[in-house]
Amino acid sequence: MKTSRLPTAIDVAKRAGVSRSAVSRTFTEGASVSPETRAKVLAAAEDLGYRVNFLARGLIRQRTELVAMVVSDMDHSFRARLVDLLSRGLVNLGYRPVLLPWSEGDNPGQLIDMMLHYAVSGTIVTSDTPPGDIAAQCMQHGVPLVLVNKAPVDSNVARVVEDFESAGRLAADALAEAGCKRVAWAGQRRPSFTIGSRKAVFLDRLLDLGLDFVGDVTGARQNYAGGQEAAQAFLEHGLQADGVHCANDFLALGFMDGLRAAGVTIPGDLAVVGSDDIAEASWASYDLTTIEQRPEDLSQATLDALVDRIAHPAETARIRQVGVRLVRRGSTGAVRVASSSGRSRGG
Amino acid sequence: MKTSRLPTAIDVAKRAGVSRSAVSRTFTEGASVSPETRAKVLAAAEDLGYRVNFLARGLIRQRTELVAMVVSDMDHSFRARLVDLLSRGLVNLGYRPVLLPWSEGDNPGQLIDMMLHYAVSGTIVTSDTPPGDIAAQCMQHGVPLVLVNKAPVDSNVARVVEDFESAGRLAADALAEAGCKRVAWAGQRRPSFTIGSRKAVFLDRLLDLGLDFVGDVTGARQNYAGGQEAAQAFLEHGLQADGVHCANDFLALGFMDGLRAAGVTIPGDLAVVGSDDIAEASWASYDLTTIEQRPEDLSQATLDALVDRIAHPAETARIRQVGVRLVRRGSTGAVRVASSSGRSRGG
DNA sequence: ATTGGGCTTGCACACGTGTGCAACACGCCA
DNA sequence: TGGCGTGTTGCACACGTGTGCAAGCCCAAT
Repeated sequence: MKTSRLPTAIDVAKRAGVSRSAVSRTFTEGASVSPETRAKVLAAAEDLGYRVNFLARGLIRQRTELVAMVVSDMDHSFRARLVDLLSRGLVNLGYRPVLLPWSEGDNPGQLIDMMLHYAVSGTIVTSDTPPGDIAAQCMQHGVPLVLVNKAPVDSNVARVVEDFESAGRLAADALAEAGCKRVAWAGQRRPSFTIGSRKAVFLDRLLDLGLDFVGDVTGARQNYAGGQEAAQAFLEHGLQADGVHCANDFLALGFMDGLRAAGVTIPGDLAVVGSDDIAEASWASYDLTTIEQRPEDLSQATLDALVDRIAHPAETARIRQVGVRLVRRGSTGAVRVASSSGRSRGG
Repeated sequence: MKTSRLPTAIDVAKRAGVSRSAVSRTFTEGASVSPETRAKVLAAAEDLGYRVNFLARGLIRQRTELVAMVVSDMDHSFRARLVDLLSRGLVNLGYRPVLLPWSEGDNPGQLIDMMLHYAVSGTIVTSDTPPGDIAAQCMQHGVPLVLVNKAPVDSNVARVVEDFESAGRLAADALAEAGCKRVAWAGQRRPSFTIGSRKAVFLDRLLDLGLDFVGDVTGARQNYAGGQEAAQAFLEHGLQADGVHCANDFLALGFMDGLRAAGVTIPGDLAVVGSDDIAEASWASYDLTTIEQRPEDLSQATLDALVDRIAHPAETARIRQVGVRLVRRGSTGAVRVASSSGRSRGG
């Protein structure tokens, strides 16, 4: 039972007693074959274990069912979950996701190279920083593209973005509701597009609500370590704040741990509001109030956008907004609910 | 600047004033081309923006540079990190990882279908449960396969496994070192291969060390919620244990939170040892002693195995073992070190 | 009985590349 | 000068499929 060449359409045709065209048409969506021929072909194919060679098909059609998925920071659990959902969704649609990890400093050329090498059906970009002029390149070569949570580009490109207006507003409201008067913001020194937009709305809303903004505290990156750095800065600057909005949940958790190590109690001394609602935010040790961004919704909107883009490449691209929701938990003094029925996400 | 057909080798040949074969050979590793011809071809290719069509190449060579990556439970941060490292490594080797999410109950047929549809160079399986008879199928069709942390199969298949002997031993040693006398095990009802093996060694080692084993406490899955369920079971059974080894870190964290909510102090009343050393284990609120399994090592061993398998498909497959290490932290009463220089992983 | 239309079928070309084979050029040695 | 070996080149076939085109079939309507 060693490796022998795979059966081709010719083998199937021979066995079924029909022409090769009939085989091809049987496996082609919407082609014209009589039910009898179709049945004969399917039976023969089943017998031989025939599978269409997608390379040959792709060569002819100038398109494969591969989709490029450009991703960075996959060790962020929100991103990992999004990649998981996107890949599941793509497979269900009949596409095959090719995972292209990308970090700032990598060569963006290899991304467009891959897309053209394999004639992908489309591309999804979820990386934190946009890889070079990928939008222009995709447009030039007719590769449908969807950007997730990225800044606008001049090209005609489909985008999916968080409803950052609601996010910023809800964060400010949550702190106001917790009775805060003097508020700070914690995040990364160079905020990404989404977080920058959200912050701007947040600051505006603070004004509207009559709360004082006392300043930023930052870390190098928006992760747990960055949160600890921000906590350090918070303590060193002696910031007189009674509420903090953190750029994302990971950073918020590091921030909380950093403050607690110095004896600060949450929400006693300080209310904290995060963003994303990752699984860890609901853990009993943190019980973090946060702005939920459902990765399921983000994923679905992205898939919708991609399918739409593939079907109608010529039309002008839409922007899809994905809703957010405030999740009240202990870090703003909300009443704790029994947490044993917590989320099942997160390992 | 609308989408026009990509330049082919013929276009390049015409422009360079050589034959199409010369173009093909220029882009083929180890083919015979004179330096002058090569230079002319490369210049012309650069001018036209020529890229080899990998579909046509794959059709001829019966092989593409795609590698199937079968993954489940990507929302487990250890798995996500592994996928990240593997995909980076594959891309650096010139391969392109196709992400195939797989859950128990999915149709395993679609996996082997994909591999044959696209003539992949190889397959890596990292899913929790092995998808059907994928090993036999890959072997039959000559697809190089590497299994990561999976049970042996009868086919001749390369495997990468954690050094579970050391892992089980180190966990027992750590509890003994913490002064424990009566020890329990917390995990999932149906442990996976690695965890089952590790547990067996762990129990043996307890005997050798003269410690009492007082029983299992379990949750439905090995995640945070599963850990909380295990904690509930622990409390309800009134287990008189002073040390617990948890199947993995996520479960350990849920277990700790579940016990703490009931007033149990760690490590005062109970020492806890996890497994994996995910980023969250080092967080100040948990400070979990654990058995580190470096995803970098696991990834590298897997890539080595795959490359080896592709180069020498006929030889009998090796089993590669990846070392583990005990990381002493607060949950077993180790002295805390300043944690501000913590790991930068995890978002 | 004839005509027309709709569905099915087979032929043959096209997709873009790798590579065996023979031909050829060139330099070296006898 | 002739022969030989080494390195390069072009021709032509092969990889496995999709699909336009024309021919064929069957049935209903006139």
